Amino acid sequence: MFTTVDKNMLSNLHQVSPAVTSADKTFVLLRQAIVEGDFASGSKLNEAELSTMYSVSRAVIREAINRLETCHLVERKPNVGARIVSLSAEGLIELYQVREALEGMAARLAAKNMTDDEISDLKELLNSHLKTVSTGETYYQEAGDLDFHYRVILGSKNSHLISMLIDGLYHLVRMYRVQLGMAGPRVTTAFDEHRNIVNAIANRDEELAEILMRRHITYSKNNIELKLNQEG
Amino acid sequence: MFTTVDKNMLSNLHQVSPAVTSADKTFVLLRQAIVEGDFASGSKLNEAELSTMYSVSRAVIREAINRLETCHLVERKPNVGARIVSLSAEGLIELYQVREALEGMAARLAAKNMTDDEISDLKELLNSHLKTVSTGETYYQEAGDLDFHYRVILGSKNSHLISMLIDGLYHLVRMYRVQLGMAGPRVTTAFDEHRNIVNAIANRDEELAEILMRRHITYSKNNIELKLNQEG
DNA sequence: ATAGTTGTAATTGTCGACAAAATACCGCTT
DNA sequence: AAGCGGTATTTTGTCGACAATTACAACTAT
Repeated sequence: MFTTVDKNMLSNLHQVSPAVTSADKTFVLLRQAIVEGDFASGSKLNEAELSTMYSVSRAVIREAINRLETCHLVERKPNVGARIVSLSAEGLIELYQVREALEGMAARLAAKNMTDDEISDLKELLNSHLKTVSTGETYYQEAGDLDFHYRVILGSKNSHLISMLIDGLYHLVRMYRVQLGMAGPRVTTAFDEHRNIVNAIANRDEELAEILMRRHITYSKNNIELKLNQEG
Repeated sequence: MFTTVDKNMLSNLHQVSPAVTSADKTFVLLRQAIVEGDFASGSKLNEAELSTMYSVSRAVIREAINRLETCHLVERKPNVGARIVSLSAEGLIELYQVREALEGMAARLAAKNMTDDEISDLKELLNSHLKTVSTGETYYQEAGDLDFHYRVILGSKNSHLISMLIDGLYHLVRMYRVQLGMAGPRVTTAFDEHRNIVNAIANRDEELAEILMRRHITYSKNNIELKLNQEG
């Protein structure tokens, strides 16, 4: 019910020309479908099939698939075709290692580059989250977590960092979360971690901001590993 | 004279299907031309023009441009076209910030994941570089530096990290180095830094390996900033 | 029965033409 | 002379058809 609201809220933060061309729209549709698990992990993408499915030419589908490949959502072999990436526990760990490196740096840069106003907004956001945490609405907790991370990433003011994380990694992470069926857990502790990170940023303590963000992501990774081991 | 040798040496380490399709070859050609500065920074890429220039159809050119966009070598606007990215001092700094984060993590993971044999090879490589450093051949010094970094990156065994750095960032960094005309400086000190990093990896000291790699890249960044300020 | 081979079907890669959008140009108005 | 509107040209986006490659299946030989 709130899914579309969520998506819009997040993408509005990262100002991006809103899918004007047909290939663009098809790419966004396909990406959502893949992330949501409409295509089986590891399955093949038939261009002609998708072409009829989305009512566009094969050229458009090909361009969309190219962009999916750059998100690492599909893998393509020359003269053979594209397949949805296959999920694995190792793959998820690798993803979180990259996240730790990039978001750690993002927090460091945010402590240096965010304006005082942006930091105030971030504090405010955290307060509004505090309320929803106590009410225990899982959806808003997840959205809140994402919202927090997005603001820190954007606060880094580093365009490479921003596009790598928001256009690339985050869709992959979401794909894992959706398909391995792990809705946002451990929210109450995560909230405290968020608050400490914001404090470090507000104090312009780059070193601490990075360390805390890396810990925060490591905890998240450990939590997921735990869950995977329980089920597997 | 040795440029092609260098390119092959490096790409052979990162096993990649060797440009079988026409779009692939065109992409590689275009990427090299852009990195070497054959197209003015900020200039527009005309699809029809490139199509005749490389004797392929516009579809092939478009696919090549798409891939260039994912390397962040060109920027594309819908219904307008693609332009070569414009270089700036801030852009270079941003690039090095991302490098610091990613390669720092790569060194950490290399300390964990490289095999003993791979570490032996790396030590050997460093010894062979020591000789060429004393002879003072600039080309080999640069190639050696690249070779070292590539091995550490590959040693991380993290596919996301590897592709982000080797397929993405490194071409951009090289573009900056070529076009801002900064051939590998400060080689003798860099060699010592390399040796210390290898020692940390050999000792399986993840923490130290990351710290030293980050310092190494920070030094490099400072050195470049210094040069830019001297000239500007 | 299995391994290798050959021919056919299906799928991807490439091309040229058309449609839609943006840019450039030119005359007009103020 | 500067700004504006409208048309013409250029450039990008999309499409369907053809070529090249791969995957599959039936068949042969050992």
